[in-house]
Formats: sequence, structure tokens, C-alpha cells
Amino acid sequence: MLTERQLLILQVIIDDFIESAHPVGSRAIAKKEVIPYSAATIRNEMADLEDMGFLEKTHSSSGRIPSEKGYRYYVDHLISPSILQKEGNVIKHMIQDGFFEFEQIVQMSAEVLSELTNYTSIILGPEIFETKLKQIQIIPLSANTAVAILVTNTGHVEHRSFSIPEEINSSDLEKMVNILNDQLHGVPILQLAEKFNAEIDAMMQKYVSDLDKSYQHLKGAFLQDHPVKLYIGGKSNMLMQPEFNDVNKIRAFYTMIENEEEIVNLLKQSNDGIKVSIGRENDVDAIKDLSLITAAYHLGEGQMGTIALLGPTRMEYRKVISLLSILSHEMTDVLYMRYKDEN
Amino acid sequence: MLTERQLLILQVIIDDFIESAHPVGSRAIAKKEVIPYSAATIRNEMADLEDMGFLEKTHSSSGRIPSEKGYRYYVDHLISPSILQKEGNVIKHMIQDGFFEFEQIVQMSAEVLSELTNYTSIILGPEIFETKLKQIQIIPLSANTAVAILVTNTGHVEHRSFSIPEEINSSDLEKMVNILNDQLHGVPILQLAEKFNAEIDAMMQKYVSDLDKSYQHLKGAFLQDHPVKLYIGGKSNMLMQPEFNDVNKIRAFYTMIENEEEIVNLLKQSNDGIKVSIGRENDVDAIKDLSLITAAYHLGEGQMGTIALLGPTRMEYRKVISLLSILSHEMTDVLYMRYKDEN
DNA sequence: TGTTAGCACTCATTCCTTTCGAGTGCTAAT
DNA sequence: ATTAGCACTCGAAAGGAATGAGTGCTAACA
Repeated sequence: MLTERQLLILQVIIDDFIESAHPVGSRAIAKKEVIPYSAATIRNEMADLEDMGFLEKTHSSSGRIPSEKGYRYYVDHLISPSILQKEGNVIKHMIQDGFFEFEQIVQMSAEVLSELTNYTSIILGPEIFETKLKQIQIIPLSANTAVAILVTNTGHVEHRSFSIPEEINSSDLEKMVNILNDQLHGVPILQLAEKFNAEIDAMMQKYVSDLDKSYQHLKGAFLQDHPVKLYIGGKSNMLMQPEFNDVNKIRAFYTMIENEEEIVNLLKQSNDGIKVSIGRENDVDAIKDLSLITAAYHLGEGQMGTIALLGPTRMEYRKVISLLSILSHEMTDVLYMRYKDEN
Repeated sequence: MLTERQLLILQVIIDDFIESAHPVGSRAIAKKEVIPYSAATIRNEMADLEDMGFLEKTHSSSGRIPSEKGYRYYVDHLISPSILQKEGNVIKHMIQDGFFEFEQIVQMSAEVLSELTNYTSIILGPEIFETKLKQIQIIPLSANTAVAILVTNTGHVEHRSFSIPEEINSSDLEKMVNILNDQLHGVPILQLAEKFNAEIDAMMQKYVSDLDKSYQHLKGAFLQDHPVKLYIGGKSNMLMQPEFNDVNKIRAFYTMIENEEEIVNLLKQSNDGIKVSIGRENDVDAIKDLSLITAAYHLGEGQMGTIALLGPTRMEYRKVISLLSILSHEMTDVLYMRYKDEN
């Protein structure tokens, strides 16, 4: 339904606006090398594109800016993945050089990503729910406190301090740890509560006598919320974007970005592949004039987490999509290589 | 050298400005109940206070604002600690209710502090250098990766993944862990490197054969940098302060606050008690128009960490100083109660 | 019939001027 | 020593005028 010429003009306008952040006028377009038409012709086409909803004016005699529909069309039809040799190498080296824990990689990725793009990067995960318990340790600290340490097959370590009653003797504690290790090895974190209620509660009664209170404490330590880890990089990059030249916008952005819960919800809904949400396409009102690009990374079948970039709707979609694609594949690879022989 | 009346006027002006953020004029002062003088008299006194450097004008016919010297005098001589029954209780409950790990307490404290004050709170620590190793675990994850877990006497858990060569056999690994536990129990984290070089290297040679590579890996895992933990709460509170109505100031602030290294240096220099740095009194240029109040908290003799509040020079010094005092004492207490029977 | 030149018109932005009012400093009176 | 009074200063807000980038439309052209 769009002519070749309209496609070309739309693309050039959006490319120009993404770079300059200024409304694009007909004369500027006509001057481009790829455009063999006069400003007047461009004006006519622009008027048509506006009628069709791909462009907007900021006021009656201004140049045009892309509408959300325009960006959507641009993302869906007008961009081909860009080749990012240099950036790709940066990411690969970061992930493959040295031996970093996965959480370190995630954190570094968030930083690199925001540096390469000048937008705000958000990385969610790794989702511990999919991972399985590997080993449990309980280490007494003092007469009435101890720390429980859980290690998962992905090398993730969680610990919880808990208080132990004075009366308990150390052999009882040891027996409990043994039972836990026997029973919980290989159990997905998500199913811990279930497993406790179905089997372990009863077992504990059978093998270990008179430890009601300390067992409750221990169980409590295991079933506490497992917080979702959230890494955000380049928050202040947004301040450099010309659309954030207004104190109120900045306030709104920072109020949003520091609300972890909201961010987690925002990212969690993303499924496979790369998803682009432009402006009001986002459910969350606070980012209704920003765009969010998300990509999932995996370990085997189960989804592990989400990588995202948040920027103005005037975003370098081409570059961002390519970068996220590279990074999510690298992260999936490194996870696979590292934990393929898990048990 | 200041008359009683000048003291009174200075105090009223600063109090007023702290509340309103607007330059204070003579008429407004004269209207206050505690002031039995006319505006003209106040004007004369204000001129004198300005000559002495306690007050400033923003322009030739504006009201007065406090100078840094004025704030300094105010902090040193004009404020008595305020009674914060309600806020004090909030803090006490937070710290004493439930059983939280110390790091959780620190994080919660940062949040509560920024909520109670509407400034930005920064908490440094707990300094792990002062703490001692309690136990070491090494847990194999796959054929060639393992995770080393260090637990300190304060319940702090650190973990590092490292790769192990395929050739190693598990009994060798076990021997190594035993040696490490024997040798390192009770050793301050700070002295780990020393201890390794002085004794453990040699021991390993004696007891365990042919494990050069994996031992190097393991040692590397132990001697990696122990990052200083930094908790910052209420970054966006600053945006609500009227002095941050300018995009450039916001940029400068966020650029500074997200530079962890600089922040750590800023706080580390603080010694005992509560220290107030007003505006240019701060060494760091980036906060030359902010004030920083720091308080140390302790475990026994050794300093553990620092609590700080960062706000505009027009800060509620009275309240902030009282809050920091309460919180640092509570944190010191809880540390003492919890780890007094360490070994 | 598609393209382009030309021109009147629109509107944000910038700069200047005016007005307003809060506040000062100084002088003279109490 | 204190205060009333008054001229003066200066920032902030409000109102024009000038500028210029950009449009829509019409009429001419290939």
C-alpha cells in the first residue's frame, strides 16, 4: 500500500530524525543523495504519509517526526540487521575471556550494553527458579546463629542467616543437613516448598527428635523469597538524550527506574526472541514515550532471563536489535557450555 | 563576638531558609513571634552579619541566604539535637524486629534513612577486612568448574567460581580444602594473601602432589578483590529538592553518585563520631554545593563502616545529625550483640 | 499525469521592553 | 538605639516584534 518512493522517504526521514532528534523538513530530505526529487514533491509525499499516520508534525508549520506507527513500520519492514563487527567482538571477549561467574557476566553485560548504545540497559535474571539445588551447607556462627548456604547447579550461591535455639545439639543439626542434602539434591528451587511439605516435614519427624523450633527456623530460611536479581546500567545515559531536557521528565524516569518491582514486571512478560515495544505499546504508563527492546537468554529449554534496552522512541533500533541479538546468543552459549554436563 | 540578637537573627534566618529555600527578607523576619524588632533593625543586623560573612545575597536587592560560614556556625553553635521519638522508633524496630542478615539491615537502613529525610543516603560496609574466616567450602559444579565459598565470623558469605583442570581427582581437592580450613580458620580476610604466601603454598606442596594448576586457580579465587559494598538510597530524592531544578545540576549529581569509587573514597576518610562537611568543605569538587554528614558504626574496636547523608547545603542538619546518631548506635549495638561471642 | 517552482502563511524561538514587587540601604525622626 | 520613610535595584513575568524554518497550495512545465 506504500509506494517504493514513500518507503524510501519514510526510511530517510526516520533515519534522519533518529540521528538528529529534530523534526525533518522537506528541503533537508530533498538534498540527500538518495533522493532525486524536489522539496515540493517530498512535501506532497510527506503530507500523504502523514495522512496515513506514519508521520506527525509538532506544530502546523514544523517538519515531520515519525509517529509510533511510523516507528513500528520502520522496525518491521525497513531495517535490516546491521553488522557490528567491533561491538560484537567487545561482547564476545567480555564473555569468553577470563572465568567470571555468571552474575558477574550479567553485570558487566549491562554496563557494556549501556556504554555501546548510550541507552539504559536492564538485565533480569538468571532466573533461579529453573535451577536445581546442588548442595546445602549449614555453618554455625555463634551459640544461637547459623547461616544456611544453598548452591545450585548453575553455581549460584544463596545464603540466609537464621537463629537457632540454644538447646539444639550439633549432631541433630548434622542429621538435619544430611536429610536435606539427600532429599533436596537436584530439586528445582521452585519446588522447594512443595517438597518440604510433601516429604521432608515427615522425615524430619522420624529421624530427628525434639527439634521443632530449630527446624521451623531452618525451613523458614529455605523458603524465604528468592529475590529476582536486576541489573541496570547507564541510568544516567538518559540524561544525555535531548528528549530529557526537562526536569519533570527526568523525575518521572528516575522514579520509574528505581522501582524494581515495576521493572521486573515489565520485563517478565517477554517471551522468546526479540521484542520491540514502542511508546504507548508498552503497558506501563511511565514509559509511554520510551521504547523497550527485550531479548531472552536461555539455558537449554527453560528460559533464564531477559536482557533489555530502554531508550527514547527515537532509538537506534537497528543497532540495538543487533546488539541484543548478539548478546543474548552469547549468554545462552556460555550458559550452555558451562552447565551442559550438570547433574 | 556575635551579640545575642545577632545569634537569634542568624538562627531564625537559617531555619527559615532551610524550610523555604527562598532568600529571607527583613520583613519576614520581623514578623516572627520571637523577633521583637522592626524590619529596619533587622536590616541593619543583617548587613552586619553579611559583613562578617555569615550571610549572602543572591543579588543586590535580594533577601539573605546563609553562607557556608553561616551554616558552619549554625551547625557548631546554634542547633541542639532534636528529639525524634517517632523516627527513632522506626529505626529501632527495623533493626531489631525479625532476624535479618547484617547486609539486609544495611540496605534497609539506607532506604529508611532516605525516606525519613528526603535526602540521599549512602552506607558503606560492613568492612569485610576486619572480619575473620570461619569456614571454607569447595563445591564441584561440573567436570571442570567449582565454586569456593568463604564464610566469615560475621555471617558474611562470599563465593567465587573457578575452573578446575580435568585431571584433578576429588581426594586431592578434599585434602586441599582440609588444609585451607585448618590454616585459615580465624584469619582476618585482609591477611589472606600474606598467609597464603608465607605458609600455605609450602604446605600444599608437602601434602598434595601434582596439582599446581588447580591450586593456582583456587588461590586466585581467594585473592580476588573483595569488593566494598555500597548501598545508596533515595537517589531520586535529590530531584525533588528545589536546588535541582536545572538539568545540568542533575546530570552532574548522577554522574557523581554513580561513580562508586569516588563515593567510597569520599566516605572512607571519615573517622569517629559524626562529621559534617558543608559545601566546599568537601574535598570532592562534584559535591561542592552539597553537604555530607557522615557517621561511623563499629564492631568492638575496629571500624566497620560509614553511614552518610548527602543533601543540599540547605539541609535539615538538626534532624539529620540526630537520625545518623541513632542509626549508627543501633547498628553498632546489633553488631555487638550478634557477634560478641564469635571465636 | 507526475513533478516542480513560487509564494503566502504559520508558528516556535529569540530578543527586547515594560511592568511589578520584594527587598535593600540610607537618612531623618523618635 | 530604634524605627519610619523613601529612593533605588534587580529578578521574574508578561507582552511584542523580528527571524526563519517549514508548510500547503496553485499554477506552470515535461
